[in-house]
Amino acid sequence: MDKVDKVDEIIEQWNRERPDLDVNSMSLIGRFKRITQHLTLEMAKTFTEYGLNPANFDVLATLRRAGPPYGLSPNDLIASTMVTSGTMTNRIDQLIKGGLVERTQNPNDRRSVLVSLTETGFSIIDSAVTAHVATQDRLTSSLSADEYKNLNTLLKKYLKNIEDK
Amino acid sequence: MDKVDKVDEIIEQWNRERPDLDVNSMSLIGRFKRITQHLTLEMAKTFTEYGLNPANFDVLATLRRAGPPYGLSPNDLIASTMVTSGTMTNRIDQLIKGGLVERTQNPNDRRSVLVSLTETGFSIIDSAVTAHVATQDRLTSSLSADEYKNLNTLLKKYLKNIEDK
DNA sequence: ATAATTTATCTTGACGTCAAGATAACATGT
DNA sequence: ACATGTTATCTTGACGTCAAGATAAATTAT
Repeated sequence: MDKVDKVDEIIEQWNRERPDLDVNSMSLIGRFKRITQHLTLEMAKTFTEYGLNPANFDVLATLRRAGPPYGLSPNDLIASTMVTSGTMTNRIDQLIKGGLVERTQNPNDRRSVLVSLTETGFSIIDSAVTAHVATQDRLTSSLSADEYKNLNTLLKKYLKNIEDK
Repeated sequence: MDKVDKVDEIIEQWNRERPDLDVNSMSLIGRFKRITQHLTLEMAKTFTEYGLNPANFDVLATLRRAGPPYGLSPNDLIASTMVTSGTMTNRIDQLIKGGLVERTQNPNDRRSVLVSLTETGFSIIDSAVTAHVATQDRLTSSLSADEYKNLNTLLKKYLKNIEDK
């Protein structure tokens, strides 16, 4: 049998303590959780080097990859980043304090707002993304080309199952 | 070509805006992040039904599966749950307030403490885990048996790579 | 014995997040 | 026109988390 990882240990404990339960699904989901936790922690270190955190990197990157003129409404940003409106307002406020984005009013619909990268914001996110990609390469380098491809195919299918619902 | 998901869209944007970068790794990591985000959100709903949240479910479950006498030190709990000591102290305080665990002193080493399930804590976590497993089954039911097996094997290898470092 | 180091836990302060609701502008039906 | 509903954003308050450091007990070295 394969050598166990932390998740296998947890499964064994449940099988011993709650033999009535079939905790098989826990192995898959537990591994998702732990892997993502490790990845997130490691990527955060790169963000810190550029004075950013996962939250505001997320917003800046979304604006940057949207292309010229590097501006989106809070609602667009909410849809892309899976956070609530209160969280997004806070993120935008913080970024404005740092001079990385600015708010402008939409003259056609005064309810809506345009959040755009400043020149500083643009230059910081451009450097940070370059470093971020290098970190991500490192974090996936333990997988062979085949493993990577197979894993990615399965993840894509699973994600589509979830998001298409 | 396969139909795109949210992550593919993001990759396409980066390829258009930063053709100098090879953002391939982002697809894998991006899918990890989004899948986990969805799973976490959905599982949290089950916890709420039992008056719990992911944080204190985590602690109670760790104590429960440890087996009799359902007690561990804060340090043990920290090692299992990947949080800092401050976070664990706070979690324990909250659970004590709710009457779900209790703190007792270790007579042999007065620095150390034993955190144990109360009877209420035991009975709540036992019900909650049963429901939690049902939720996890539902969240993985879109995968065929083969897909599940292949995915789990790849995840296990990847997690071991990460955690063995 | 005594000092220095290590270990286990807790405290503090700042921050990111969410849920719920407030505010204000636009859209629709009568 | 006017009332009603909807949309876009922001506000508030509570909470979970972390980093850094404080406290106190045990261990090791001298």
